[in-house]
Amino acid sequence: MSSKKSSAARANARARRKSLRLHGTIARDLGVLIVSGRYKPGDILNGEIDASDRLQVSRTAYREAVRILAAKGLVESRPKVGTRVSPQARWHMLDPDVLSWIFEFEPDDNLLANLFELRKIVEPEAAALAALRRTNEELEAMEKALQGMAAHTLASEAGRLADQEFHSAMLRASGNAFIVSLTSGVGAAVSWTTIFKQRHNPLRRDPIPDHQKVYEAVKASDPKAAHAAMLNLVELAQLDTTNSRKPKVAKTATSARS
Amino acid sequence: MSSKKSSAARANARARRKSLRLHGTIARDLGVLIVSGRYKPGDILNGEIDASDRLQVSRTAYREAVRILAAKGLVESRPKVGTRVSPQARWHMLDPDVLSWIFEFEPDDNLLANLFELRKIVEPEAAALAALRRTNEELEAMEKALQGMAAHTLASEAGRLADQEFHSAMLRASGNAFIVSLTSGVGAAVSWTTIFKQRHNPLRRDPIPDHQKVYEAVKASDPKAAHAAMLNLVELAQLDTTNSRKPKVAKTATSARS
DNA sequence: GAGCAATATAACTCAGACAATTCATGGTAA
DNA sequence: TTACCATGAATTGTCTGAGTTATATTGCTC
Repeated sequence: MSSKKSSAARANARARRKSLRLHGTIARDLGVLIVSGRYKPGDILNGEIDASDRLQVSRTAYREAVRILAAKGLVESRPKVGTRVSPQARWHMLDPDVLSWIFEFEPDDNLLANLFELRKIVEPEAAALAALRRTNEELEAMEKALQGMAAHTLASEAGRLADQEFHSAMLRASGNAFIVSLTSGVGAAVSWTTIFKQRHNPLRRDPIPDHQKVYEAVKASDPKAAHAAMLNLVELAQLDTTNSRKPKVAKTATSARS
Repeated sequence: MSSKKSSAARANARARRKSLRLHGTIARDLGVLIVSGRYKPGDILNGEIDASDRLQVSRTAYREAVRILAAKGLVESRPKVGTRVSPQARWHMLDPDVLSWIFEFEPDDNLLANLFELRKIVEPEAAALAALRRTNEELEAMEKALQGMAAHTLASEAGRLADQEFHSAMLRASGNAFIVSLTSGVGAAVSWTTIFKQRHNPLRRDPIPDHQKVYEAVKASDPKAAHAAMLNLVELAQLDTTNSRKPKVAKTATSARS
């Protein structure tokens, strides 16, 4: 009876996503529910027939969504018991999708601090490695990206792309596939989810000089300087992010007990 | 006509895996083919009907396997073009499954070095954080695990479990969910895939003293000592791994051209 | 009370059809 | 010639409904 309505609802639901397939949107929705705590570790999701009924989708689509979540460590499903939300320790917290789901809903302050803590550990070391191993080709890519950042401002899409490319080239220069995977995924997820938050905060320092320092240290094959410059860059990013998140609660000291 | 035979083949194929489902074994097999280079980035996998035909499985099972691989960044599929192997930069190299697939077949020497490079960056810092933030409860867990390692040797299953528990408790004490996810996944995947390699190498140093040092530094809330002790531990692990990998080709210089 | 067999329940797998997406081709107009 | 637009074809995406398999629970036996 409601076939027309449900069909329209499905089309609508898909339209508001970028270009994800149906199973992708379901995985994303369930993933957000899990990482946001709406479903808690140990909880058992509804059965396949039940869940696919409610979502008005076929069991196929729902199952493929569950496979995606299982591949990211968020759930585990077994016959006779069902699909259970895994303990947080098993989640692949650094998976780019999981990361974006975490920071999409309520970027928990503590988690945000933890993430920057990790970045401050890894990225400076990556810069130091890049200073030791960079090739001329990667150096040129960094320089070109730097010019791109200068030409277009960071407020434009092209400018942000140049920024991404700068960091990407730097990571490539580190010559470590695992560091590349880790940092690029983290950086992309964080920047993606923080763009819209910073729209309302047009007050931004000029990022060029800080990037320039990293570039010059890498060019000079000076790992210590590269380490310091990169650490500074990450700390500035953290400042920008936290400032944009709580612009006025800074003075209320009582709220910072925890 | 070959229904009986194919059925037996399927049962056999499933039996040699641990407890993975059909889609899990397919994902694993395809994943190994990809990370080992048999399928190269840019390559397009056979169509779903074709591939599921060859593997003697339904399209459903094959598709769920592809979803798993896509969730780990190994492939990307679009209508009309097919399922294409993603460039290595998009792979989720730190996903525990991807990691185990990488080191299952031919643990490329360079990659192995890269992985230990990352561990030497992160794990000592994690130990330092643990020294600052550990609770008494986590301290007790570490101590109990240490006793377990002493009671059973590392050659036994119980001993290895105690070792895992020691590192797990240490990571929990670091209080950083991202570091926990990163390091536990890496450590588990590496130890899992290197166990059988070290079976033939019974020559193992006593690991207790080195672990003891980490424990005492964390107990004393001494981050610098914890950092040093943990770095030492990782370096020893690297030594053990590389030694067990090439125990006798060291002298035959000609075989190391490549 | 401990161990073992039957059972029920969930995920798992299969088969076949239809729909949606997107690249490629060719035709048309500027 | 070039740019643009409809058309077609190939592939993944989605749906339906059925049967199979694994496993926690229950109940029985010893």
